[in-house]
Amino acid sequence: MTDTSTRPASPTLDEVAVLAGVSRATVSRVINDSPRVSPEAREAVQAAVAELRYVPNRMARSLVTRRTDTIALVLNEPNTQVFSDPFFASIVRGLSAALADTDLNLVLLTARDEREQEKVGRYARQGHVDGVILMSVHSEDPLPDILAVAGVPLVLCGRPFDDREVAYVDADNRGGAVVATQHLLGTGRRRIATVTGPLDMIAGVDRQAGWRQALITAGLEPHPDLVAEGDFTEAGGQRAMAELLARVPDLDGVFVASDPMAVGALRALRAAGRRVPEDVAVVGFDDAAVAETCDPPLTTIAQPLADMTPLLTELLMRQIDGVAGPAESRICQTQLVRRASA
Amino acid sequence: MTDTSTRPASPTLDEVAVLAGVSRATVSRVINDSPRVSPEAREAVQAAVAELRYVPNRMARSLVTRRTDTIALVLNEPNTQVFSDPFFASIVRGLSAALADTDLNLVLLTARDEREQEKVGRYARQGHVDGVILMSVHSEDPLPDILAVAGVPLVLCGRPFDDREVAYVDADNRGGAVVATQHLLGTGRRRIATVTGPLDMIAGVDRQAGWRQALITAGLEPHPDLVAEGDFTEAGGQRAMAELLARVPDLDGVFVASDPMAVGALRALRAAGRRVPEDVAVVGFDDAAVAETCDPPLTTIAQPLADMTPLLTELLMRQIDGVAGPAESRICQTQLVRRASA
DNA sequence: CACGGCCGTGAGAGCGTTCTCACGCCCCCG
DNA sequence: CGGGGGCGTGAGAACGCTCTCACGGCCGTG
Repeated sequence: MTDTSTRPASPTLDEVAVLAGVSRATVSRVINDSPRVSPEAREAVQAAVAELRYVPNRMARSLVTRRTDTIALVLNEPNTQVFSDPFFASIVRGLSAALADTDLNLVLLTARDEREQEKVGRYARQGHVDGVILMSVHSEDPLPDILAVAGVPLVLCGRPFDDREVAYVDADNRGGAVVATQHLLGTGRRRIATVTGPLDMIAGVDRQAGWRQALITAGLEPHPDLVAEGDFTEAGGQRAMAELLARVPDLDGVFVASDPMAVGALRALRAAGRRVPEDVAVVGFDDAAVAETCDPPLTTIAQPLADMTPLLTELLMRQIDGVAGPAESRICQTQLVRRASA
Repeated sequence: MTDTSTRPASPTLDEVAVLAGVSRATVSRVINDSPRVSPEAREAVQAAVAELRYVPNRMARSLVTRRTDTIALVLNEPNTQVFSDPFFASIVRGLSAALADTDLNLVLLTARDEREQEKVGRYARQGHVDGVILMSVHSEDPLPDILAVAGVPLVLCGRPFDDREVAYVDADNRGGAVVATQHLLGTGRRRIATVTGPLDMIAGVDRQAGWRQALITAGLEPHPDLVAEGDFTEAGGQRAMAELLARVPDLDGVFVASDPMAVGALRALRAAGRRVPEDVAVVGFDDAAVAETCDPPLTTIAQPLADMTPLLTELLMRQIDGVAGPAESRICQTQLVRRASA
């Protein structure tokens, strides 16, 4: 066996124990903050750890504890555009903030096609992570099943399509859309269109359903001409808005199912010479940073991110610790944020 | 000890061996595709693996092989805006494509502040990953040193500030910027400004240096008034461009150090009533998707992503396998892509 | 017909942790 | 002054895998 590697062999618990003049068990106790260690022993061990720059080998530890102290956020999207969605960035930020004070690690995994999804599934099943938070679940997504069968703790970020037995956290997309549309109705608008999200995502479906419900309740018809499907991107929103304007020139309000799309819609409206909110009132969804800075500032539905990310980790941890029912889920309330666009 | 967990205990090599009627060693050989197994034994093992849904425990394997078959892409950025940078998305996409055919896994880690950087450093040192690809290195970044000291294989995506002993892969930012600026000069422009990237990132510095060099070579003065610092975001580009227009109303060309910023710059120019390219010619950098779709389509410098991502993994793998010098690095050539904006 | 070599296999020793016991020691209480 | 109960400690067995080594059996060669 030739040692071609230049990497220094890392010190082991044994070496620390020898240097500190104690047993392996005592070193382990110090490392794991057990109270049952005498101050002298503790000090000796800490000195030895510092001197050897000892870092515990996680593989060895995980082998016996069956814990990796790592959870994965899986981003399940064919197009990498999702990276640019501020909602996604917020979730990542919120999650790592929620884990900052713990000794849990967060890793991001992306899966663009079925092959990569299987790779991710394998990664999780092999025991690299204690649990998975899965984002952006399209309708035919195989990953939840793969993970469920393997018994990997799983929480979805977003309600699943079928009401399957799986934990999830989501905003009240439908309720939020109802409020958004009612707000447009409240400003006297009657020709209210919607730019939806992708309709193979539940957030897209639910927000459209809310718009529909609000119109029907108000005695208006949610005519198919009033609906254009977007893809949660700015460009998609712009395109969809242009479509709507072509189809329904006299529309006076629009509920756009995400803020980036709403920014695109604002651009399409400006290009078409419509004033916002005078001619067309616009309400978005997300309360992304851009909603404040765009022109005019966007009236929008705030997602309760501050609630959602801690819930996500909490529900997952409860599963990991084995104290949760299989499908404990939560819906978080949204809130209307009034700005200039409606 | 109460077993509160509902997770089924996963089968072990031993159980597979018993079911297949062979020894643990033989099962291991089948799992690892060793040729030294008789067809009958192989078949029996494969059947047993399928029946038990056996998945090897990576922790146990890693403990002896000292390999995790996982590499980390570390994103080292205080602001989460980077997620929205198409260059970052391209790197992620390229990297996972480069690893798709291998049994290597790619995980993303983010580090927003020093605390999170230390957490990432710990994660890597503890042996969770075989190596690290580090993106977005600001000037005072402690992570490279942490990893170097720990002996974790490391390749930077982007040239480091000081020419320290560390492997990296980068585009020829300076050369690309020279070509971009020369292209502007070639169209007869003489008042050529630049919107730079953040100047605590080497890409920002190098691209500005290229602009400077091209001007000097052409006998023009790279006056400080011609420089506005951006942050690689669209909004930043718009702001910086507005600044430049206020400072140098008669400028006739601008080299913008990234395409998202260039899109912002186009918007600022339009807002100021300048026609592109008639009044002001614009050259971007990156050849992001948006460069094709914006109005007018952007002349830009293409980063050789198709070269860079495989190189990144190759250099890292060589270090992991212990066959690479400590600081084998590469600079990849860029290319001018001519569209309508200049 | 005998012998060396190769091939498939299994036994067993680690890999670096944690965790359960059991064992002295000291202290407190009766 | 004796006995019980912590409390700090160490020995040693796992955890699930890989890998070296040795061992039969078969073949081919002399």
